[in-house]
Amino acid sequence: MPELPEVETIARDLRPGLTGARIAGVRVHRSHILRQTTPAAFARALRGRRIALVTRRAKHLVLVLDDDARVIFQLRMTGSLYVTDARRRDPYSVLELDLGDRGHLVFRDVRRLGIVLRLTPAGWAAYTERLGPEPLERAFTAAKLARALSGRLAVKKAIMDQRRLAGVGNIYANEALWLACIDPSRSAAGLGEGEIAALHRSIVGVLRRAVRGRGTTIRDYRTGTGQPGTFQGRLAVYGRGGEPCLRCGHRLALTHAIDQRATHFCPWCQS
DNA sequence: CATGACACCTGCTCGC
DNA sequence: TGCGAGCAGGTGTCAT
Repeated sequence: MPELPEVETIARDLRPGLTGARIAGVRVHRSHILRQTTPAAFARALRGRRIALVTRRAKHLVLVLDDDARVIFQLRMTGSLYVTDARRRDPYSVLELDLGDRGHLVFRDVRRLGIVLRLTPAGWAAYTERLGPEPLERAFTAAKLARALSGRLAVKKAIMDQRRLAGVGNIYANEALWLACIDPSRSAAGLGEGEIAALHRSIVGVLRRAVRGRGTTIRDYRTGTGQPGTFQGRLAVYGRGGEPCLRCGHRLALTHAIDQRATHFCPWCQS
């Protein structure tokens, strides 16, 4: 569920409480969230380490530990993270880090699609290299976006492909394409220079505004402080199929023709 | 290498 | 009210 703005919000919320905290214990409630390691080995590697940095890459939350290992949380569809000192166990908790007097970091995941990884510096280098550029960094220019837009696949698929561009998921892909007046099914390589520039502005703009709004809560997403985001109230197309386009008044369309995912768009002004 | 189908999971909503 | 079908913000794997 969470895309870049949601994970960025969680990272910002958790940063003050987690930075400098010592991991006193690790509880893995659902071992399937680990890949290629056992709960015991994972716990052993983390116990006693201090959290040096709380950051984000693409849609993934990253804890940098004091031994330079990184712990990656992939929230996927329904994952969330929060710190609590409550004794009561969250029924959907899949993993918890005991941070002593700083409380417990809880990874909650109803659908249990999320995963947690521990990466060495070399593992991290390979991991981050597979991901595309960060759209909110200064270095992300229209020229960088142009490089992501090769091939005959639909432009919506291209901007959601994490190897081409990091952090954009279904909601913000729909929003950005509407803002840029581009038909989501257009071929990625077929966009003109002006269209690429408009799409670049739209992606950066909508992600920035969504971060400012602390993310979009449709259903499960919660910020790092457990609250819903506010950006759902400012979506122009996502979830509005059948309603009038805010720009031209024509009826918005909903299709699942692109990669079986809900695509909301205005057939009139996105052509 | 690009592409599409499918798997991974649970819960909610809708139509009958 | 009950029940099955369809749908959901993501990502990795496998066959073609």
